[in-house]
Amino acid sequence: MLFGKRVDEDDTVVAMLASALRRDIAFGVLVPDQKLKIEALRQRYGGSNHSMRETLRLLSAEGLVEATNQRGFRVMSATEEDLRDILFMRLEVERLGLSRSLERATVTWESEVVGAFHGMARAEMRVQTEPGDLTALEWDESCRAASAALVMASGSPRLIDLQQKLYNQSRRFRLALLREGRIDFAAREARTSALQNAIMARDEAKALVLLEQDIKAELTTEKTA
Amino acid sequence: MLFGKRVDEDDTVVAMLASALRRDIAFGVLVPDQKLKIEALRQRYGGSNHSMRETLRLLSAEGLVEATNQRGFRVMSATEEDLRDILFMRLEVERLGLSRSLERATVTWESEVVGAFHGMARAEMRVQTEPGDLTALEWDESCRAASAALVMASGSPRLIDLQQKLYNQSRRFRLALLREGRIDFAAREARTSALQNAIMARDEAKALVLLEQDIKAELTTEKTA
DNA sequence: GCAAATAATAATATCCAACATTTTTACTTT
DNA sequence: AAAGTAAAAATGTTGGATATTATTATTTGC
Repeated sequence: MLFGKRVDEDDTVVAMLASALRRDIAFGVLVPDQKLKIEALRQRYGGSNHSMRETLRLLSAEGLVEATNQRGFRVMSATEEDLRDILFMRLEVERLGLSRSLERATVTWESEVVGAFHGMARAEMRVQTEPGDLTALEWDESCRAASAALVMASGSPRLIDLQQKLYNQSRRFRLALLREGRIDFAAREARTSALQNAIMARDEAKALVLLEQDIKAELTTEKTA
Repeated sequence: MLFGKRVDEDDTVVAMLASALRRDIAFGVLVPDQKLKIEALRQRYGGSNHSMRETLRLLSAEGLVEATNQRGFRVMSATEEDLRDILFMRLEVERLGLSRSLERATVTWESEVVGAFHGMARAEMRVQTEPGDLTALEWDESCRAASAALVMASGSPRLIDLQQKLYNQSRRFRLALLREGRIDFAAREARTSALQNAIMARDEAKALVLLEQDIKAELTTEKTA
C-alpha cells in the first residue's frame, strides 16, 4: 500500500479498502484495465472476500472500476476519450454549480471559497518545491476541495455529489500530468486567482469562462516546450 | 413481490434482487425512509445476506437507497425538495443530452426516437383504458425509453448513464402522480408529439423548450380540476 | 501443422453459519 | 421524571464451502 495511514472517516472496513483502492487507482499503482482478482487484492489490502467484493461494487458505482457479469472487475480503462467525456461532464456540472452558487452566494460560502483557494495555492507551492507522492496527494486533494467549494452553495445535493464523483474520475489523469511535469503552474496560478477575483466581484460570465479554461487545461499538454 | 417474472437481463442474483427492489421502491411498496433490515429483506426477496448487502450498496449508488455507517440502509427519502432536485438535474442533463444528440443526429437515431415515442403513445393509451400495476409499469418503462432515446446520440456515455439514474430516481414520483390520477394525458400527448416534430425539424430551441415543459409538468399537479 | 472439440484449471458468484461491535430498546435506580 | 445501566437487536465482518462459469491447456481429427 502506498500510504498506510488510515483516516478516521474510514470507520468501516469497506470504506477503508475503498480509500486505499481509490488512491492506488489515482496514482496508477493499479493500472487501467488491470484485472482485479479478489484473492490477489485481499493479500495486498486485507479484508475478507466479501468486503472486497462490496468495495469493488462501490468503486464500480463511482466509475473507477468496471464490473462485468460473471467476469469480475477491472480498473476502469483510461483512454483519451474517457478523459474527454469526464472533462466534458465536469465542465457542464461545475459551470452549472458555480452559476447557481453565485446566485445564492452568501458570506459563508465566499469564505469557504477563499479558504479552499488559499489552501490550493499553498499546496501548489509545496508540490513544486518538494515533489513526491505525498505532496502530490495533498495538491490534488486541495484542488478537489477548491472545485467542490465552487459548487457547494448550489443547493443541489445531487449536483454536489456528481461533481465529486466526476472529479475522482479525473484524478488519475491530473496526477499523470503532474508526474510527467506537464503542468504549467504559472498559468494555473493566474487562472485561479483571476477566477477567485471574478467570483468575489460576482462577475458570473467571467468566472464561467475562467472555469472553462481551467478545466480544459487538463486536456491539453500545457507545457509544449 | 409485486411481479414475479424475472427478466433475462438479471443473470445474477444481485441483479435480480436489485430489479425487484427497484420496482418495489418505485411502486411505493417499500416506502420512503423505511428501514431496510437485511434479514427481513432476505425473507421477502430471497438471497443471502451478502447478496442483499451488495444489492443495497448498488441501489445506494443509484440514489434509491440511503446508506449510513453502522446504521444500515433505508429507502431514500422522497420529499418535495428531493423531487425538485431530481427534476432540476434531469432538466439540465436531458437538455444537454438532447442538444448534443441534435448536433450529431443520424437517421438511425431519428428512427429510434420515433420508435420510442410511438411505444410511449401506445402505452399511454393502454394505461388509460386498462389501469393497473402492470400497465403502469409498461407506461413508465416506455417513458423511460423515450427519455433515454433523446440523449442516446449525445456521444457521452457518462451523460447517458446519469440520465438513466436520474430517471430511476424520479420513477416513484411519476407513478404516484399516475396512481392519484393527477396526470393530464391530453396535455402530455400534445407536448410529446410537438417535441417529436421539433426534433424531426431539427428545431433545437423549440425542442428544448418543450422538453423543459414536459419535465416541469412532473412537479406540479396538472389536473387542478 | 493447424483448427476444433474436450478436459483441466482457475475464478467468480453465491451461500451458510458464526462472531464482534455498535445501536437501539427496556429497565432499574435515584 | 431523568439518568444511567443492562438486555436485546441489528450491523459489519469473517471463514470456509459449493455451484456455476470462464479461461487455459490438452487432445483429437482433418
